[in-house]
Amino acid sequence: MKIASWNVNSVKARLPRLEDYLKDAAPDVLCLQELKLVDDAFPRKEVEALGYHVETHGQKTYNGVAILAKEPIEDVIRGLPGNETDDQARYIEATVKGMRIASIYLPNGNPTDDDVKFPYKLNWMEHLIARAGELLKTEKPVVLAGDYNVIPQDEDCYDPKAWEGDALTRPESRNRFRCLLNMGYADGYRTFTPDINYTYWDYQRGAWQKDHGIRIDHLLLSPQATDRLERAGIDKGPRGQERPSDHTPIWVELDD
DNA sequence: ATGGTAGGAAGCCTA
Repeated sequence: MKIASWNVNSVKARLPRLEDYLKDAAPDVLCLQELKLVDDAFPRKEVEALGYHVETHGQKTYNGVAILAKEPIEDVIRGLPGNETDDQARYIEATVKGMRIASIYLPNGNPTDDDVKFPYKLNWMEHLIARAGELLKTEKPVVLAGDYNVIPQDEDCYDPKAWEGDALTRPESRNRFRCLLNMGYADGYRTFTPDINYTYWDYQRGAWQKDHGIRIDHLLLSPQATDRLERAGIDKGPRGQERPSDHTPIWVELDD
């Protein structure tokens, strides 16, 4: 069972890339982030035509997350439980083939020098940690997939100096990400391979051509999911194509 | 030290 995660940076602008990816990589589950449209505007027919069920949690212009799956998608929750006052569409959770899967678009958190964006990010992470704890208690396979907007370690960044002080590398962000690992979740990619690879390259300054990337998209696995981990990887193909997202898909393969 | 690119909205915000 291949489970992938991809921040598409507008599903409308990225529909050709998305259709290609579903055909070529054929993941069993694909978690999407940054849809940038309302639920009714999602290209549902096009995706269903490729054999996928669709569950979305969208909003106008910003954010928006979805879960696509070949198998039926059950018991859908929209919005991060316990964070009901949050009006940004950044979390959807559902069951596919007995696995609990979340598609997460964690706040960016920049700039860090006012009392709006960065505290919002850290507070959002606290709620995610609480939810992750509840899911652990079920003792079922859980996959928390998405754009975490966290560079876990310096090695996950082409130039750590250039990112010093950024919300993606600040200790407060990294500590909360590490908290998820300490609870018992495994970083699917890092657990499988020591290889350095990135999931995001800025549109500017020829970052893609120079491989000036960062690894901020992650799939975190509960112990019951980690037990089934067979492979993990980053599909860099989509980032090099015409009119790409600035992110590329990352995936794990679990034994089912 | 600055500005570079992309997407969506609407004449600026987010990343």
